[in-house]
Amino acid sequence: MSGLREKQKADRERRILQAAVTKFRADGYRAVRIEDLAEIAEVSVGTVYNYYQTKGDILIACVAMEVEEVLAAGQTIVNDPPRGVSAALLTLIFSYYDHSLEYLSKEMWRTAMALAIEAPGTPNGRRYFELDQRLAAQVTALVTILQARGSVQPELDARAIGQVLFNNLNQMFLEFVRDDAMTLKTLRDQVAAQTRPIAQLIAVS
Amino acid sequence: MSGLREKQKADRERRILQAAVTKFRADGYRAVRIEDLAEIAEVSVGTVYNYYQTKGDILIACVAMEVEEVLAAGQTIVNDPPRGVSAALLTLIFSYYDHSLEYLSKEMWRTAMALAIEAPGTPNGRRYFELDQRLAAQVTALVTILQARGSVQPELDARAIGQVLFNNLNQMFLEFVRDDAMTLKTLRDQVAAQTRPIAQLIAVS
DNA sequence: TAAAAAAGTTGAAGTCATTCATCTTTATAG
DNA sequence: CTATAAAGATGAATGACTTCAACTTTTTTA
Repeated sequence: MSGLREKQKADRERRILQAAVTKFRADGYRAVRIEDLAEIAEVSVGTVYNYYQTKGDILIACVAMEVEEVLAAGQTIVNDPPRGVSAALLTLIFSYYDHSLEYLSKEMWRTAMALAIEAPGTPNGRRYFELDQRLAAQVTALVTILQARGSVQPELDARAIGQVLFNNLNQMFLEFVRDDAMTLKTLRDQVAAQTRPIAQLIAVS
Repeated sequence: MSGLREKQKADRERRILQAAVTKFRADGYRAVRIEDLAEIAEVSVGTVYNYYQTKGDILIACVAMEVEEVLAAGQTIVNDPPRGVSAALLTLIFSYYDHSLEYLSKEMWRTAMALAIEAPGTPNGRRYFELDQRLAAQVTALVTILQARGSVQPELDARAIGQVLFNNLNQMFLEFVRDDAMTLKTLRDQVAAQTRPIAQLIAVS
């Protein structure tokens, strides 16, 4: 019976992650000590470190779950985007934004972003970066589809435009999570004001 | 004689900052302990904390010096930009990039960026953010000038375009400092590839 | 100039992430 | 079933940032 150990391991990892998602949101990432998570998950401090390399690692795991959902939701939009370049782009972008705070607080987001920047060589950093790239690829895919559909000028470099649009939405999201007072509506309005002119410029006249 | 204390204070602050710039670059931000800086600056650990709120604060002060120089250099370009929308934008952007590693290492940049994101409410974070905004404003100013000059379509929202361009160059710079292997040339090439299409789209045909 | 007040310095103590040698549990072999 | 090996859990110890109560130096007052 070699399944017992595996099952226990999976169970412990799940308990630690569950404790983290709940406690990080409730008390804030910084205020939560590894010891707290260990206690909730009913393991020792050392065991937490057997499953996650650092405290930041645990956070990235939380964020990754959320981003996977965002990517899935985005894919359905890319598969059948609304008519109109502006509408298509903004529908995708807003779907990202609207999902973003479902399980994560602003503090969790900005801490995760900071970690990914600060320690790019760690598994943490690489994983977050990879998720970013998949989001950027999704925006690019949308531009490509709009191009194939004849809505976007054919001679444009879809990859370059996709990157610029993603970089903009990402940076604006960063501003959003950086400011606790900023509402989702403000974020949407600002990004719309920035994205629409670009959309009009790349659209087939 | 009330000047002695002031002079001593200014001197101590200067010594601490000087120690930081040198040591952070030489040994890496993380590897440097406050105790090391205190020793070099010939003060105690506690005194370091009388001048700077946190270790990150010291780093932001280093970065701020550099960004002030970058802004000054950028201003001369905005005052008399080259002919051509692409050329003008890329000259400004490249001047930012080319100055960036003069006094700061990539590790210092990414740590500073991470700090500014993580702790937006601190003097640190606000100061970095303000510098970011001034850079963005400079890009916007350039777009406005190109518009006044008749090189850029007059009906476009210069602020929105400026923001998008800045957000893109900023995000790409982040990718640059995140990857120790990435060269300045690669950064320039990639940003050029992204900025040129936008430049052509906004230019008066 | 001498005493009192103000300002600033100091470094030991506190806190928390992280590590590692030891111990416990599970799996395997005889 | 027992003994051996492997895997994993444990928590005390470590190291670095940060704080703070006591101490020094400088300034002001008389």
